Formats: sequence, structure tokens, C-alpha cells
Amino acid sequence: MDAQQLKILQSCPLFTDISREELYAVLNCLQARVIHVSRGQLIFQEGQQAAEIGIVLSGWVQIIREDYFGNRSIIGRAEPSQLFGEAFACAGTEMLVGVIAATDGEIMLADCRKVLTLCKNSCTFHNKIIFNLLQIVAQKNLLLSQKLEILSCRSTREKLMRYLLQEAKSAGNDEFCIPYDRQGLADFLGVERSALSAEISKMRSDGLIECKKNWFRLIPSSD
Amino acid sequence: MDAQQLKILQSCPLFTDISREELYAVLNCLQARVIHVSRGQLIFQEGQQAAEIGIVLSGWVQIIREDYFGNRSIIGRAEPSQLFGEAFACAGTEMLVGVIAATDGEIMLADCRKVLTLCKNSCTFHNKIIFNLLQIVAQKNLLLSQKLEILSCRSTREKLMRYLLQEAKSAGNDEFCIPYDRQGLADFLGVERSALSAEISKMRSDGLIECKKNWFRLIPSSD
DNA sequence: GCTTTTTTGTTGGATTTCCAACATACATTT
DNA sequence: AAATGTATGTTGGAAATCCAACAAAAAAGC
Repeated sequence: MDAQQLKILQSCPLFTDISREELYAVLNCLQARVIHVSRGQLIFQEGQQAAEIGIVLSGWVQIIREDYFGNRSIIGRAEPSQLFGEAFACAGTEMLVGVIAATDGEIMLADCRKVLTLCKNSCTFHNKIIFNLLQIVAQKNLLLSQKLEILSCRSTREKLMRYLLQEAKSAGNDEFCIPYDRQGLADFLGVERSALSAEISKMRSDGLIECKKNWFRLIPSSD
Repeated sequence: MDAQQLKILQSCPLFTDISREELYAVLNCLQARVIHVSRGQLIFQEGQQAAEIGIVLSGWVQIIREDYFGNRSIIGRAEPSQLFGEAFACAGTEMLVGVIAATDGEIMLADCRKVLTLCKNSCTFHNKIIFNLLQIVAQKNLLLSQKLEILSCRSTREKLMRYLLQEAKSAGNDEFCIPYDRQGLADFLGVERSALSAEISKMRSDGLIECKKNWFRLIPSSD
């Protein structure tokens, strides 16, 4: 475990509020192990019982899925300091996705039961890890719910409006900047870029919004 | 705490694998309290810091949300033995939804920090509760991901196919029954019922599927 | 059996979205 | 400033979806 790896681990959300000294202790306690993977190597196989949580230390991994007919598709990625497999490990179900190394790299693996079962010395930091893990999964849950709310809208205008309302709410302000360019926003909303641009123009001329690049302002309806 | 309420609690996923005797102890340990609510009463307010988890003991509650302009919409419900508010409580964020009593009823409220912080006597069942909670949130996570995968498809055919592939996979078989009628399936996929029916007919004549009512069979493509 | 109700399939026109192509605006480089 | 590249806006026809209305089939009630 070199200094670089330790730094990555410290920025992993699983270890938030864990000091460097505690980190050493907790890693020992979790019996976490570091493996070297080479490009293309399967780390978790779809269908296997999920028992381990992975943390990317270097390189990056792809989350992949195969449908009934064997067609593979990439559904996500994880970069250094990011977790993967935690939802399956915590849910106690079999993996519905596979994880494959996209580059050579190093991965830390920790048995989820070890994480969840308190060690004899009932260390306070072990407790903190469980807390962090729950928080991570719950936060992801909220993100997924928000996105679901958007994608369940039928029209482009509704989707965009729903998204903008979410942003306005979290900004606590009717004007705000969004973290996407047009193409990125279109991808996020699940619509065509050109259709999105056209809809933005319409909504602008309908007096619903003002916007300039990634800056938006919602205009309260006058009823 | 009467016998009926106890029975409801025992079927709550939060208390899976907790015996009746342990349940008494753990409720005391969590300092859970039962409140009576009347129809229309606000239980959790949108915007407030989430600290408590709710369990419906009798009656039922609605999960509601208000957009930036104050329009209310119902986005979910919870019935006896079901949890609510757990994602926000665990994520440690403010409530992005409100919860309101749809009928008179009884609600159990438990401070989430109490749930997550082990009591002095470090009871084994308390540990079990944390484990259950994590499992519940993680499982919900997987469900949301699956639904997101479907809704992110652009066409009706893709959505249906993705859904059927999921069902085939979880059934481990190319034939299976789905738990929806046509209207229900259309709602789930986020499309029109008539468009769905038409698409099913097309896919049938294209030789992709066989189906009769809620029974489906996937036909492997012959390439 | 028959009638009634519910569910599912079909159809055609209005609407929306997709798609490709091009125009314009903006930023960067030379 | 000119040239290049990228992001965004606009447009028109093709394709898909929505929507309402109706037809057919299945289920439920009498």
C-alpha cells in the first residue's frame, strides 16, 4: 500500500471522516486485499453471488451487462476512488452486471460481510464505515429517483421543465447554471439534441424561461 | 403496542429475522414512538431535515412533492408494514418529498441516528436492523436501476424488449408470465396502451416473440 | 345460455420526435 | 484578422407516438 493508493482511498466516499491512522486499522480489520488487473480482465462476473465491494485504485473499470441473447453493453464506469458492486453486495443478490478492467490497474476488494459485521474490538471507525456505506447507497437511491422522475415524463418540454425545476429547487433560486452542455443535457434527458434546442427556443418565446448557454432562469407563470 | 401492531411490525422488512422478544427490546432501544395521525395530517414536511424513519401501522400515507411553482403531485404511497422516508434519513439530506396521512391511522417513528448508532449493550439484533436497512435501500437501488434502464430506451419496441429480457433473465427461461395487464405494462414502460398493443402485434408478426395475454416467449433471432 | 363489463387489438389523423443537413454563434489558434 | 473547430440554433421531411374512437375478444354476472 503506497502513498498514492492511500491518498486515493482517503478520497473514497466509503472512508469519509476516517483518519489516516484509522484507515490502516480498518483496512486490516476488513481484510481488504489489493489485486492487479490487466486490461480486459473480468473482475466480477454477471450471475455470481455478490460478496465483495470493489474500489478502483488506479486505471478504470467498465460496468457491463449481457442481455438474454448475449449482446454486451456498457452501462457505466468507475474511476479511481470510486466504488463498484456495492448495491449488489448490500442487497445480497447475485450480480446483474459484470465488471471488467478497461485498463491495467489496481483494485481493492473487501468482503461485504466483513464490512457489515462488527469486529471484536468494535472499533468506532468500523461503525463509521457502515454509516458511510448506507449513506452512499441512500444518496444514489435519491439520484436514481430524481432521474426516474424526469425520464417518466412523456414530452421533451415536460422532461426539461422537470429537470429545471429540480435544479431551481436545489439551487434555492429561480436562476442557476446547469452542469451540462446541450448535448450532455439531451443525453441526460433522453432526447435528441436538436429537438432539445428547438424546445428551449419555444419555451423561451412562450415566456417560460430565459437562458443563455448553461445559465437558466425560470419565469413564474402569471396566473 | 397491541398484538395487531406487533404483527404489522414483524412483517416490516426492517425487522426481518428479528424475533418477537428481540423486537420488544429493539423498539425500546430505538426509542421508537407511535403517533396517531388523522386524514390530511402532515407527517414529514418537504424541506425539513430528515431524521426519522416512518413505518405505517394502520391506514396509509401518500408521498407528495411540490414543484417550484407550488403544484402538488402524488408520487407514491405506503401501506401498513411499509417504510417511508428511509432514503432521506440515511442519505442525511433534507426531505425532497412530503408525507401526508391519506387516512386516519397510526405511524411508528424512529430516529435514524438511534438506528445507526449502536446502543451501549451492542445488541446483536440492533446490528441486524442496520443490516436490514442497508439491504432494503440497496434492493430499492437495484429496482430503480432496472426501471431506469427501461425508461432510457427511446422507442416502444426497445422498452418492451428490454423489459422482456429482464423478465426472461430473472425467470431463467425464455417463457414467463408478467405481473401486468396491458394498461399496467404500458404505464410501467411509460408509453400509450394502444401503441403498446400495436407494437406487440408487430413484434409477433416479426417473429420476435410469442405471447398470449400475460404469457410471453422470446424467440432467439436466427442469425 | 345471454347480456354486460372489462380487456385487448386495430385504425387513422394530429402531434411530436427523430434525423440529417445546414446556418449561425462563439472560442481557439495561427 | 483569418482560419479552424466546436457548440448551438434552425429547418423540413420521415418516422414514431399519441389520442380518440371503434372492433373484437375475454371475463364476469345473471
